Amino acid sequence: MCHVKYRGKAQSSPQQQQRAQSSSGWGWGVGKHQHESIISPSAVSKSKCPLRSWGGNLECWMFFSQLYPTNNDRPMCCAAARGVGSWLSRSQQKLREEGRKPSGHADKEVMAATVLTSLSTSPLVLNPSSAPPVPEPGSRAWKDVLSNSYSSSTSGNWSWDTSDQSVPSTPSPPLSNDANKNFPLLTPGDDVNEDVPESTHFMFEDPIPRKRKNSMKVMFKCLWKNCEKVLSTSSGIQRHVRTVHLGRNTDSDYSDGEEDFYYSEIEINMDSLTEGLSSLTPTSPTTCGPPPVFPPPLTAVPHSERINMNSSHCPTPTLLSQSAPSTLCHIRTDHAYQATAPVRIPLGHELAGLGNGNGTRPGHGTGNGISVSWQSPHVLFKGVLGSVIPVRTVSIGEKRQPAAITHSTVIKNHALITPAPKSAPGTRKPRGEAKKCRKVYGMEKRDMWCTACRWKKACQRFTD
DNA sequence: ACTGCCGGGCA
DNA sequence: TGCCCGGCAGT
Repeated sequence: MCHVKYRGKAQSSPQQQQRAQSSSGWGWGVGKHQHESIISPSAVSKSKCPLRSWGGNLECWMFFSQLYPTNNDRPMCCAAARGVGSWLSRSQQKLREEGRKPSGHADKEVMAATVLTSLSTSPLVLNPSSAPPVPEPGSRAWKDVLSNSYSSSTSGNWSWDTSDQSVPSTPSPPLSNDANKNFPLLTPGDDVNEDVPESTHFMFEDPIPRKRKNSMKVMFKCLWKNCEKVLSTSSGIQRHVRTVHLGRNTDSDYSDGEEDFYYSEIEINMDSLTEGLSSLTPTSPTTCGPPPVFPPPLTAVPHSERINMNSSHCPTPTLLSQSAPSTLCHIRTDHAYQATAPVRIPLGHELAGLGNGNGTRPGHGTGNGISVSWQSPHVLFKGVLGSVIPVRTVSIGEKRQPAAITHSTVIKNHALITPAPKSAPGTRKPRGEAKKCRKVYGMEKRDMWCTACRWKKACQRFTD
């Protein structure tokens, strides 16, 4: 199962971080002391682990250098963690059902679950809007969760180095006295389905139906590639996935929950639909372009993702609908590891990347640095298309969804997001590469320039 | 800072 | 129309 391995002190220099990120495996860390954890690809049931969406071979990187320095950073991690936690919780349950106590690798798996689910259940994520910055306790409590739970139960491979005081404190969620309730631990033997705070219940079970306005219609959309089946019930969509895509027996009630990854819950604002968004149909539920393509099994999308049709969640719907034909807008996702855009973490906030699964540095590339943002009811996502800060870039799912962010998309985003130049763009002639009179003759021989050059016009002698 | 050149003013 | 130059944008 999951081999959680401490691989030594983390890389403090960018070069070291770079080297580390270019290796395989996945890991996480705190502050300057990053710890790597490796999930053995061969040992993990790929068909169950949501991490497969990061590359199928589970070679993905998570570096949480400063845990959740900002609200904006958290959902990525949390979402991923939540997916893992859900999966691991199932694994636990299966172990119990089989009458076995998790131990050894399984124990480490549970530890991983604790780490990840703790991430995912942070109160800030659950309710970031009510989270004024309070120094320190967030990460500390997080570490406490870990140390209290597993510092003594692991075989020395695992540790949290909390001694490093150089890690700057960052805004953290307010933790009430019962903060631990918001950090449900997956400890061996616990029944993950019992006494789970309601706020975290949705992690492990089907989403609790939330109070919605009457105008919000919840539908369930199949995310299997080229399948846009939309059904009104989760059971229906599960049955659809199970029978149509997973090839399982219709009559069998057996379900291991894998169907969850292949559909998403979408909210359709009936008011908006009737007020002029009639072009939006349940089969194309986002206003941001075509639905994301999730080629299974590499791209498993847990069901708790919700694509929100309510345009009020998108601050600039027109712009985003044109510029981000993916899941950038209107998607309220609890499993953002399927997000399509690299996310630039604000400077000073060392949440480094979730790797792209092939061992390359996440986000290394175009340097366009186009900032985008999208909002969910839980959190405002901010990111960058064409990341520019490799170490501080989260590049999630880009390998899995290469079509989501295309070059043309980036161009379009750039044109749409960046302020329009004062003069009309495109009218200006591209700068020629040929040497001009000024270069050839120099200022001293200005009289030898062509007339145009002398007049500061486009050179007529050395044209391109 | 340097370079190319657009847009506009002036005679 | 010829000449010149401010200023923008790319390198």
